[in-house]
Amino acid sequence: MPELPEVETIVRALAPRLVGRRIVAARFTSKLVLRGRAAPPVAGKTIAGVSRYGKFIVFDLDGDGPRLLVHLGMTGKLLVDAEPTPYTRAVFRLGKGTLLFDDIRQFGRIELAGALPALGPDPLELRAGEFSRMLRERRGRIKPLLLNQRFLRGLGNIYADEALFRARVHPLADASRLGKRAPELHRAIVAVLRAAIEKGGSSIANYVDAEGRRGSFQLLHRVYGKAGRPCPRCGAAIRRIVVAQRGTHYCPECQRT
DNA sequence: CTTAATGTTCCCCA
DNA sequence: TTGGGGAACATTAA
Repeated sequence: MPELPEVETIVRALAPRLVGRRIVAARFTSKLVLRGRAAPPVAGKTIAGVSRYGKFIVFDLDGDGPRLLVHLGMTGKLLVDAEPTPYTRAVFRLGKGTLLFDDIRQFGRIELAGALPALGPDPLELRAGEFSRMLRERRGRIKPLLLNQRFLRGLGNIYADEALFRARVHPLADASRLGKRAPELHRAIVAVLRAAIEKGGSSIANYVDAEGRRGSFQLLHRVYGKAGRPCPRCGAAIRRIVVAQRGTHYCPECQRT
């Protein structure tokens, strides 16, 4: 469910409701969320901050200790003051209210970490020149690279396709040979992410924010999920191929390798 | 029954 | 060492 805009939307909803609140007790109702690790001892800690790191939601806890990292995987949700469901995998009882982690497919995970994982820069904090330089020293195709979190943190399948369309770059184009389209791709990435955040993210099937609200950016998708429909720019049929095992949508006329 | 789904990781091969 | 391809993980919906 969650790429950068969705996670950002969730964090913005969580922060004002959780910062300063104490975790009275934590219960993990599926071992899969913990990925084989012990349950993080967070009871008694106060939430000092909530932020986003790529697609991770980061909870700063009081003291200087490790932080709680939540990755939503494909269908994870963090919900404030919601009723448990059959897919509730963790429950944080707070001084006032509760925080639930729901996850149908259970690709999500929760862990206590002393350090953040080593990921690439956040696209919203990156300058075009730096992005172009990063591309030049890479081999391979652009789409898998945009999905690689160690290259850039936060982009996922929807926004990679949408940004490539806006920059007129074919998903199989050589990353190192975009030339002047490299800064254009950077601009497209930033524009699409900002627009999506403004709309509260894209709700395709599962995504809702911490208060259960759906986003509306899916209404503005130009190629993602539009196979066979006319390109909004030139009218050619949008094509769907598989790249890096992900459905990849693009206009065969507008987007060049 | 088959396919695809907003993600990541691991393994094998070149 | 890097990148590509495929499988795996777990579950639902079309």
